[in-house]
Amino acid sequence: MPSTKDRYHHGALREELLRVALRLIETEGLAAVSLRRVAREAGVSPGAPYHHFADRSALLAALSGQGFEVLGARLAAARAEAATPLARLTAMADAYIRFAWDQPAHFRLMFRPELSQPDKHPDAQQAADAAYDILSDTIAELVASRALPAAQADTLAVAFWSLAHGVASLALDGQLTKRATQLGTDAQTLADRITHLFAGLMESSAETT
Amino acid sequence: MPSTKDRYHHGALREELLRVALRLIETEGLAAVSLRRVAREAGVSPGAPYHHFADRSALLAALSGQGFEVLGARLAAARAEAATPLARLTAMADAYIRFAWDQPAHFRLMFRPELSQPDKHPDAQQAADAAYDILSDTIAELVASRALPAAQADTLAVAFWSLAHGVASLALDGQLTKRATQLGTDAQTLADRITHLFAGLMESSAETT
DNA sequence: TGTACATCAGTGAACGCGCGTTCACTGATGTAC
DNA sequence: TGTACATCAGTGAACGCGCGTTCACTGATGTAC
Repeated sequence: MPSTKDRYHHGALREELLRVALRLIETEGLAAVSLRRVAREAGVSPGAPYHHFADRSALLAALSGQGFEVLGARLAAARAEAATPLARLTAMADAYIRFAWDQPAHFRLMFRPELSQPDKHPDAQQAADAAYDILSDTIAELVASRALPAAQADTLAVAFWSLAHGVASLALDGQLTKRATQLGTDAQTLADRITHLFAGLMESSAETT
Repeated sequence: MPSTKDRYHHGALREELLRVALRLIETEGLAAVSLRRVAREAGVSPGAPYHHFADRSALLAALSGQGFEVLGARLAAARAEAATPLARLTAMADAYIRFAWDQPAHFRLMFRPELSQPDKHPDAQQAADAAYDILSDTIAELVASRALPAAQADTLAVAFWSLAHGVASLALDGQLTKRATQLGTDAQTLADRITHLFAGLMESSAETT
């Protein structure tokens, strides 16, 4: 039994609620995340979260924004480590897929705008835009460096994003593991092969141009 | 006011419920689909659906299975119309994306297994597997025809599926439209460019092999 | 250093709501003779 | 063709539940003097 002292003034309830919500998404799915449930798991009364979040969507938006920040950081890091514009794109696709793998709860939430109502929460929206901007910048670079025909570069960048997003989504659905097993390998390896196969195709295409 | 005669023995309530649920997903999102709501929209009492579906997940599973059947048919048709193994893959990717576009409600539901609980509903599961088999067959063909190096063919097929799935998902999220607008085009055109760009890369790669 | 007071961040009871599901019922339909 | 009866597919009331949110409250903390 926690003492009265322990119960009052948690100190970092906001962060604790976010952590609990994230864990709930991972273990029981998005449907399990109600404000009451999160409060209960955090050992706090049903009204307590309202001192930190205006309503349910505000908590989810905060979580989603957090996810976009982490994704943005990962993309930026991947980009910084790669040498050529083309390698940057590949590294970012890998980072994107790895992010979905490492933070499945964040990833799922980030692409469910109806839950986090981005129009009501500009901060989350902004974090998302920032993450996309990293991709856009890399595209611009690609075009500028003439690593590929300008006409194709834009399309290619969106295509690469789509590919990464598709691999990540199928992975979270368990489909990638299913297919990998059929091919006698594992999801991680299959994902790697996919991005590198496309990177290879692009490079050989660039060489012939 | 409907007469007693009209109210009793709807005749095709099962199909009507499925139609209503689909419409609800499209207009108000998956969260709006409760059995009570669907019954209400169909002009029927809350208990009526239970004469046709064991529970909520059974209705959603039926809808999901229906979606996979339509998708399977579309993929098969696309495959049948294309001449070469490689062209078949491209045509199927296009068909996949177009399906997501035309039947957004089905598509969204199909990739939310937690809602339709496929383990409880083998019929839906089977429809999904059948759709995937069409893809698998095309891969096998690709390998057999030596249109591409065997080692790459499997990976390539999953990659193409991922690409199509990614494009479709981003399109339904509104992201594709957003990016297309930035590029001064529309989502449909951008999607086409993406699949054809990759098809082109593959072909040129195959030629050099 | 001590005290008065404002503010912050909790409590816990209460509200109304829509939900999934059950159940006894009944009207409509189909079938056997 | 008519009638008795079984079955099918509805009704509508009821259940218990967890939810989001509000509110008057109070304990804990920080600050001014």
